[in-house]
Amino acid sequence: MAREFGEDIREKFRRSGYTLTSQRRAVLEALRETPGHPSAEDVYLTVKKKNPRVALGTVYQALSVLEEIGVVEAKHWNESPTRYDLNVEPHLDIRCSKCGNVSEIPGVELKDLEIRIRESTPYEVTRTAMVVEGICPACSAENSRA
Amino acid sequence: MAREFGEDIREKFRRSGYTLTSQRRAVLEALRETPGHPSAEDVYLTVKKKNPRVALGTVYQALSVLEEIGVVEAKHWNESPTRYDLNVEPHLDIRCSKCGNVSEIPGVELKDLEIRIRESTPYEVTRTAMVVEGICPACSAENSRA
DNA sequence: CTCGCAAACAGGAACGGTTATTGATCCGGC
DNA sequence: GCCGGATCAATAACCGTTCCTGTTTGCGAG
Repeated sequence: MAREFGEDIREKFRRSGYTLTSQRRAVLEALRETPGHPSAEDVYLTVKKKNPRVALGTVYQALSVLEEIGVVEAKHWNESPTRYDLNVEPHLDIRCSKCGNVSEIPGVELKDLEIRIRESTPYEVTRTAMVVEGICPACSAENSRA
Repeated sequence: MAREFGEDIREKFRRSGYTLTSQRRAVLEALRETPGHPSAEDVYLTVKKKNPRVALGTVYQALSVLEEIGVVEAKHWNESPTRYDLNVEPHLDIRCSKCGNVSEIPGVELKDLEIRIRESTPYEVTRTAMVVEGICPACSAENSRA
């Protein structure tokens, strides 16, 4: 197992000057293995299963390095800790405000939007993120049954 | 001064069952007076100038009521407290990751996107927010001078 | 008018996610 | 094998936000 990471990730580390340490590798693996969009604590718990000595602070530090070099993406929500995602392409994440689950909305193209954004502002854009909240079908059904 | 609020706001309060108290009115006025996109604490400080007895907790509670009934919008950022905005139409906010200022990007239409989102997910969408981060022209210039 | 009740508030303590600190440890280059 | 900088573990501190308690306010019924 532990299929190797793409050359792009390796390359991003090389160019950034950061080293791809075993802990950072473990954080990447945890992100790949954890369905949904894990929080820092979720990642911490997963990593801890294999290496109980890692500290939560290390996970935060690793995540912030990974975000800085463009390997992971962080999204911020109402009433929920920051969640991390290996998908760094512009995409839509939706969070159910009842059960808290986060998933992706497929089929909506955002590339054009990002291009238009860059055209419309004099800022040097470094990050764009779209978050959507709503009620998932399961919670909605539960509600109407109650 | 203190030009009156629109009938729509009044109506939203009426329908929600919440009361439009003087503190909530003061929070709305602070939002209208404060340029940029103030944080809860910014609002608190502004409100406090006129009524020093208001509590920070009251401002938070007022803001959450205002958000719930659709009068203000909250956006969540990297390394910055939540910021509030009277503009509840879908729009783009950009934050400079150097100086922290938040402003709007005009001229990008988001209505269509929101419609497409609703078509592409079985969720009952309650909120969409787009955040953009980058370096503003001023900070960019400052950098190249250094 | 005033009494009673529910909603809202002030003040402050508590909470939770995140960041900073400090000393130990690892790792690459010599 | 040894040195030095980067990274790490452990834990304390921080800061934005929420929660709690007693008090005040506003409003409807009598």
